[in-house]
Amino acid sequence: MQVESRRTQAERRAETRGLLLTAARKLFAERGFAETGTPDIVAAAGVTRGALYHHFADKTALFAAVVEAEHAAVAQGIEAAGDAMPTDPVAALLAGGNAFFAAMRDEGRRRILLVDAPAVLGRAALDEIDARHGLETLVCGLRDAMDAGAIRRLPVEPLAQLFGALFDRAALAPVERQAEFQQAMAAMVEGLRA
Amino acid sequence: MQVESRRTQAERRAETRGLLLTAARKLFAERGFAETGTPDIVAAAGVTRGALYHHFADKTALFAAVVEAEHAAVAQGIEAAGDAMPTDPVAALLAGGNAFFAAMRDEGRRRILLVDAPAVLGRAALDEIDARHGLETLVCGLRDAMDAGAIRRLPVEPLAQLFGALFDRAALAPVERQAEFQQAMAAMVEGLRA
DNA sequence: TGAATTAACATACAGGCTGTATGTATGCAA
DNA sequence: TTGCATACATACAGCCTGTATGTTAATTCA
Repeated sequence: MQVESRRTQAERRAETRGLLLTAARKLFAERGFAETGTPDIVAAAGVTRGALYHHFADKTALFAAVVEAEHAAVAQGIEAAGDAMPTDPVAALLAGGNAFFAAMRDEGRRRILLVDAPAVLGRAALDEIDARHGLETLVCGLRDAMDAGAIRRLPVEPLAQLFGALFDRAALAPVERQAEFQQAMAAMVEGLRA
Repeated sequence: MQVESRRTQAERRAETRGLLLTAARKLFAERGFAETGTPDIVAAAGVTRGALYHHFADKTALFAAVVEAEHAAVAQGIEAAGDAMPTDPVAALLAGGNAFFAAMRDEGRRRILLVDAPAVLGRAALDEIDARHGLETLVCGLRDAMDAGAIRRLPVEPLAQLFGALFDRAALAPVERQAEFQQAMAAMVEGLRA
């Protein structure tokens, strides 16, 4: 097995870390955090528990890494849609919301980010992650809209948090009611017009 | 101890059940579901694990009972405030929100209902509990407001769910930002006026 | 009223999971 | 090439959950 051995340490490290993250993401998405054991994860990743605890402090830290990655993916999806944004600030907010919903189509992602993460990591830690990725975009969108005089001037960050809660909840709605939720969402956004 | 023995079975049952529920509520509130073991609970209640598993199918069922009780308490607090409701439907909605915030002052209650419950019981089960207690009031308030022509006509249940999400999120805000959140909340409610 | 039945627990046990401690092999640096 | 650190693998201890079994007291029924 000399061929395998001729890898640099950084390569080995990156590979096992990646295997662990993808295996964990898959199982956390399917069964949730509490119902997924570390033996399951390492078996799916093809490594041992020793590797897991070498790379992550504990099971929660692994979960946090998965959450971070999912969050980044969502943010990236929204950023990508941001290239073709409407000029009207309110319309832009709604477009951003649609991009969010598109990113949240995946049920496993909803489970990880919206159901398990708050309980496992705590609201505070999750808000901190959120602040690093998604929230900033939303805050900017709202501030732009306010500066343009399109919506009422209100405390920006709290408003952004509330919007986040609305989007999270709407994303969690059953598919067949999705349309109604979107309608109600749109009305609430429109209601903020100055 | 013949004096103790002269209790009917229903009395014994009710007492131990009550002891278990109060002990569990206290520990779940302080440490959360995952960090609270059944040995801790029965020790605090002064009974044995046998009693716990005689009264509840498992740890999750005990937690569900605690959630149910907390939910009922919140609903009762809102109902009580409902006696002195403003005639304006929108003002009534805001008043109901304030009653909700008052009921949610307790940090342990927030942890149980807003942080742990969704992950432990799942959104679906939690929605079902919610439908039995709090949601109905909110739905009625919104429908009244719509019928009175005070707010726009929108799908009622989705709107109620979204409102619930807003209230939950606002209740979770740090104390020093509570005022800003309330301001933003009020603006969103006002925005729905017809 | 007393014998049988059942409810309400208490005790004991088996299995699994988490985190840690220890052992080993490989890349790397001097 | 020798020593060291990194990247794991293995082994172990402790705890926790759920269940199976045993015991006591209340209830029922003949």
